[in-house]
Formats: sequence, structure tokens, C-alpha cells
Amino acid sequence: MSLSDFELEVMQLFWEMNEATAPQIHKIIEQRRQAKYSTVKTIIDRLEKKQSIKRSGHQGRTIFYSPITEKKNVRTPLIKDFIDRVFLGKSRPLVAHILEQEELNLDDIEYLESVLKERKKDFK
Amino acid sequence: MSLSDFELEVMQLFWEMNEATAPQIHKIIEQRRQAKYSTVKTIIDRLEKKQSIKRSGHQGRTIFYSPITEKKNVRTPLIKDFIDRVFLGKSRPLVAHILEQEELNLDDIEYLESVLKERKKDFK
DNA sequence: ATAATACAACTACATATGTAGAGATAACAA
DNA sequence: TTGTTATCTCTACATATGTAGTTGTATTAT
Repeated sequence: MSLSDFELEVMQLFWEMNEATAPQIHKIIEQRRQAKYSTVKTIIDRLEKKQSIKRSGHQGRTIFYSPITEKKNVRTPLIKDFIDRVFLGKSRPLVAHILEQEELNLDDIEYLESVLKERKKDFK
Repeated sequence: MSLSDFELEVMQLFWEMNEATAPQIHKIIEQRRQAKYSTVKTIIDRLEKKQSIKRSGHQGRTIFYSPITEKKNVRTPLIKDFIDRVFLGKSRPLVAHILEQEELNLDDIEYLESVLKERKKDFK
């Protein structure tokens, strides 16, 4: 089941925190932009219905949730879809764009060089 | 104005063809999946309303449309949004994923190596 | 000239999504 | 113990999107 932008934003928090309550998530989102508690809770309810998170405990009435879906399993199809939609399935121009335009420090560059070198071995 | 998936798919065709009619676009989409003419025409109408394409001529009643928005100007913010949404703004893990997982031939790899080498010069 | 066809223009509708209010009640504070 | 607060649950609603039907008429074919 695919996730909406807001749902993905909340999932990122669950992946980071591993376990969190709706009030906790709300407080974090609130620092980023205006959002009512009930809005955030609705997103969490939808994530639960989509089986991306599950109830993992509670303190009093307050429910703790934890991720079910793994980050990697969400990201991988998103990347493929994105490349298909925006770059007609060709990853090279996307990578080229990022390497040329997006923020990368020397460490990033050297790391990516090593990844490429590794990948190159398959062809020799 | 952002484009939906379907709108983007149609824009890709306009970028490729530079000028096209609704029936032409419909015939192409139809080869990919089931889609009525009126569905495709609705998307084209929405692209026109969003000022992504404009009427560039006609033959009889048949209208020719051409892109207004450039591919690059649509792609660039999409890439940034994607990295923000899916990778919390960090491009390195996205690139690493693609370099490791997505299809690349030797030519792609050598090209990307050269891009990296070029980019590296900024740091020296 | 008339019938058939193709296309444009308009309207409609279900679903997903972002957004939030209202009501109930458990937990807490005085 | 009783009022206050925090939290859950349920409901609602506007907009974007994918999908398509209908109608009118210009164009084409016979």
C-alpha cells in the first residue's frame, strides 16, 4: 500500500524513533508547521490501517506505535517509481543531475566514487 | 503548479514530440494501458489550465498543443522534493542506492565517474 | 447532399488526501 | 472526590486526481 506525503513524513519519524505516541509525533510535526493534534492522529490511524505501524504498548490511555514496514521496503519501490515517472526509467540522468546540482561534500563524493568503482568490477 | 502522475506522463510525451494533438497522445497512452479518449483529453485540458502546454495550431477542429514548461524546470523541484520526502534531504543515500541497485551499463558508470571527478575539482 | 465519424467541450463521480471538529472518558490534580 | 486535562475515536469536508459519459458540431466519406 502506498503512502501519502504526510504518511511518509510520519513514517520517517517512526523509523527514527522506533516507538512513539501520537502526542509525541504531534509535538514534532508542530515544530515544523501548523498542524492540529487530530490531524496528526488521523494520519497515524491511517498508517495503522495500512499496516505500516502497529500498537506496541501503552501508558495509561496513551498508545505506543512502532513501524512494521521497513524503511528499505518503502524506499526501493518509491525510487523505481520516481525514475520511471520522471526520467522514463533511466537512472543515469537522475544521478547525473544530483551529482551536478545537489549538495555533496568531499566525503560524499569520495564515498560515491568507491561505490562506482565497486560496481565497475561487475563489468570486468 | 505541480503535476499529477498522469499529467506528468502526458507532459513527457509533449516534451518528446514538441507538438501533438489529443488524439495522438491518446493513441500512445492506449498502447500502454486501457484509457478512454475523454480521459486523456481531460488530462490535456488540465495541463492547459495549469499553463504547462498551450495551443500551438490546428488542422480542422483538431488542436495542436506544445509544451510551455521546460522539462528541466519541472524535474528539478521534483528531485528536491523527492530527496526531502524520502531521504530527509540527503542525496547521498539516494545516489548510493541507485548506483548499487539500479540498472547501469559500463558506459553509464564511466560517465558518472567523470561527473564525479569534475565535481571533485571544486573541493581542491 | 446526407450520413457517419472524429473531436472538442462540458459535466460527473469515486477515491485519496490533508485538514480538523466533537464527544467520550481515562488519568491526573486540587 | 470532583473538576480539569489529555487522549482516543469517530465523523466530516474540501480539493486533487483518475476515470469516463454525453452532447454538439465540424469534417469526411459516399
